[in-house]
Amino acid sequence: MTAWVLHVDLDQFIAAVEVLRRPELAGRPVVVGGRGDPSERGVVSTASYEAREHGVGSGMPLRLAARKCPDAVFLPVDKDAYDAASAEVMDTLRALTWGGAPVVVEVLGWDEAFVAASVPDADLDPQAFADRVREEVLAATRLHCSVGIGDTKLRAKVATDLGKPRGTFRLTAENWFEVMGERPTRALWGIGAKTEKKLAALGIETVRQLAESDARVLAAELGPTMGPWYHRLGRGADTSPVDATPWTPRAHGRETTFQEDLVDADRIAEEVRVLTRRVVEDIDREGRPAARVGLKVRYRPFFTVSRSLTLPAASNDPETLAAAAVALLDRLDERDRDRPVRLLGVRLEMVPPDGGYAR
DNA sequence: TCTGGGGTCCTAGGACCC
DNA sequence: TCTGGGGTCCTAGGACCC
Repeated sequence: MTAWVLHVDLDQFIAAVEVLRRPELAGRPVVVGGRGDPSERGVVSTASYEAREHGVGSGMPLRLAARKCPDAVFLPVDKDAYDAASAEVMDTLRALTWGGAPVVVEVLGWDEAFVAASVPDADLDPQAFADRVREEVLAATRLHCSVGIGDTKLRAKVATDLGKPRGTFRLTAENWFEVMGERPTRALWGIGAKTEKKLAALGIETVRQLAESDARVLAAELGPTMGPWYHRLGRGADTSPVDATPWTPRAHGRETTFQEDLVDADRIAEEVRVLTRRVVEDIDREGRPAARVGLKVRYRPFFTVSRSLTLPAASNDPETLAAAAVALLDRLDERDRDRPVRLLGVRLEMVPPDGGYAR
């Protein structure tokens, strides 16, 4: 008996939400990112399929996107709108039943979730249910999604990409190697550009090679936890259950990229205080004080340093926390002190909900 | 072309304690 | 005089994901 897992992923979610409330944009290239001004520093959050045809993709600088697709409509990121649309989608999923019982829904982000049956599924038809999921989400939210069907969460997640857009795909132990075996390791969930390169240096280029590699070598080269985990990824193996437990944030942070680099020390300290106060508002909503304070400073693209400290006592006092964050500026290396600052970030790690913060 | 902003988890090395 | 070995905590940084 297979325990089926479905992975639901909205198609071009952010762009689709924007088009829904501005129907005149349907069929046009739409790019959502930053403040919606392609002359500013910022990157693309999501591009509509029409914009993707011009080579515009997520993570691309807005300025480059504007060059590639001058006719695109540029819109600012509107977090509240996506929060609301996401809640509608997740409510729709939670209202589904399968095999006569409510489903289990594990939310992964704004636009994706795992869904599983809560009853033994010997006779359940995952394809029919996946079709129903797509219909119900579309009917309730007017948003299209793709659904991956798997016998593990990992396989379901990877399958979704193969079903996009507006489709479904099934990956199980049976067809895993047939479908994935010759694909690059990068196609796996959890292997990015860096790890792909490290694996290639070990002679491991494909999913099949990863699956057939020596787990002890991976452990030695990539770490005692990550090595064996990559080995399991190669086989699509994953025993973790779909878990509906609401997510509890560990930390909150705010960062800002300045349109013009900052050079004045007083101004930098003031921006750190402003960011800290905003994060304090976020952790106040969680109702837990901060245990650690982190500061991130980017001087130029991809030259970033960080400093952090554990507070002598947990605190949610804005002035205490702002002072701690500003004090971290003094711990920066001497040679970095006068560099123009491009980005500042402040992060507050919260005391765990069970209060297990001993110090 | 020139790289956001929100997060999570892992690792390595040092400090410190017994 | 020189220094084991286990354990925990802290810090900085890396990698990844959406």
